Amino acid sequence: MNTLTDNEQILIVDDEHAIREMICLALDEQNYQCVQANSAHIAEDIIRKAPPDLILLDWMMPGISGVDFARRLRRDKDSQNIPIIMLTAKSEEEDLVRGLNSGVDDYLTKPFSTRELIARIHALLRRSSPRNSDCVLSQSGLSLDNISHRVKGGSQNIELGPIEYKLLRLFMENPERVYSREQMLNNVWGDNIYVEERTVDVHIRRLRKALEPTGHNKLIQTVRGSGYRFSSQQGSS
Amino acid sequence: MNTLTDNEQILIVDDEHAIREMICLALDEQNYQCVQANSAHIAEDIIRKAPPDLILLDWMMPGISGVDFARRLRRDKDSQNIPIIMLTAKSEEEDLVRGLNSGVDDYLTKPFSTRELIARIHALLRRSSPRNSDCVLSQSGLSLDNISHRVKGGSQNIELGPIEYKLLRLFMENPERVYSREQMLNNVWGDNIYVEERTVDVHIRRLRKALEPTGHNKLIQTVRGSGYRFSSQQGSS
DNA sequence: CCAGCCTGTAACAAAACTGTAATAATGATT
DNA sequence: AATCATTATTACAGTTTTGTTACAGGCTGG
Repeated sequence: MNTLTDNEQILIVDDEHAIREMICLALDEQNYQCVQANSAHIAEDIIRKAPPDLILLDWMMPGISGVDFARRLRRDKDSQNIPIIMLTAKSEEEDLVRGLNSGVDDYLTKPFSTRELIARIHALLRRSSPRNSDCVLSQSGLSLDNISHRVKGGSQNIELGPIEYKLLRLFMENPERVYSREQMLNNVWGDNIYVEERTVDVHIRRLRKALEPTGHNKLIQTVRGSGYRFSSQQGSS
Repeated sequence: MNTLTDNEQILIVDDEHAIREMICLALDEQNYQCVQANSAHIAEDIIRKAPPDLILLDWMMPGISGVDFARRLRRDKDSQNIPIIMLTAKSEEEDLVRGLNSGVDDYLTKPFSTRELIARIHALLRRSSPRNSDCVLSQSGLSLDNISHRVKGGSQNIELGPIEYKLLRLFMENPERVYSREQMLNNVWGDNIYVEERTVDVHIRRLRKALEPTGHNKLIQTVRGSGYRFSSQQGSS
């Protein structure tokens, strides 16, 4: 829904609890959202209900093996495009051949470092989810360019800190919409972060001050009792 | 050379016939044109005669190792810009570290899936094909010549190390665009290669220092919280 | 094998940014 | 008008991010 704070969901399929926990811990730190499954069967269920953004799949599991499971996922239209990273302890030639056809996106041979795991997850997600926030937003002579991360009032460059930038982007993505302080916190700061709601006021102030030189501060309107709004029209309520 | 059927040519360097064949088969399906070499020596010959668009290079080969070969290719101006993907059976941290400095663009650990292989080849070719590899980029009196590999600030020659050169080229290919540290690592150092993000800062510093004598260091701007940008305009945000 | 260049890291310094609380304004209600 | 509720401003100390430097290898080319 929104590209400012995007926790991607990762499904870990492994029969060993310890390994799942370890991975989970590492991913948590990177702000990925983890879901665990100790068997292919359970994993299947989860995938059907809430498709994750990426799957970490153990090669060897009781019941359905990782390879077979991967193959099955690839056949199903719904799960076809979910990136899969296979976790394996093997590195033998025969497995190479078998693995070549199972259609997974990457391999990691145990033991692996969390560093490497995260790097690969990152790389895969980056490839599979093209961000669509690459555009220039503009309104009443104020423009915000996501590629160059630049804000201009007329032809004048405007300096903004990271938070003010995100705030303005949020506003400009939905002009006229009133955002409550809580919504702003969730969108700009992040979902699971605690800061005082009043802090928003301060950043609104900072944003307004930065926009003052070009007069665009008037675009940030206070909606008493509700929050703030980005609008080129007059008045508040 | 031939725009009607623009099959990109890929050179596979591996001493194992079976692997070469397997890869070849997969690439054929994707309409890539394959050339095989079972040793670095032969590969060298092929590259000299008909430079491929991309090289798949096995890490372990009798005679010259893949790492050494890659390094040699990187030193030679003619082969410097050909993307290289390293294929390795190892997954030890230390080996990866050794591979880092060889200047390859990406690496794949066996066993890998054809899906993954193709995805990475695709990604690399896409990234490197529109590269203005045979023209002179210039901006605000700073010019970078991809043919002679020379950088000039006004009429003054500027000496840059390989990394700083690539960094500057990346910047000048997309002025105004903000690059995150991760993006820079992927583009300049290579995909799936792990070095500290802060290392980028150091090289930015080195680049700036080298550009200082002609005042062009101001073109490299910091975008706090996001990365860096090459721009002739004022300010950052 | 040595001298010299290039790299990646770590460590410390310098800047920029943030969150909070305290206080002033402003609006709404009675 | 008085009072309460909500928002605006400001100052400041704590954090985070970036700048800079030094240094220990690795690789190159004698």
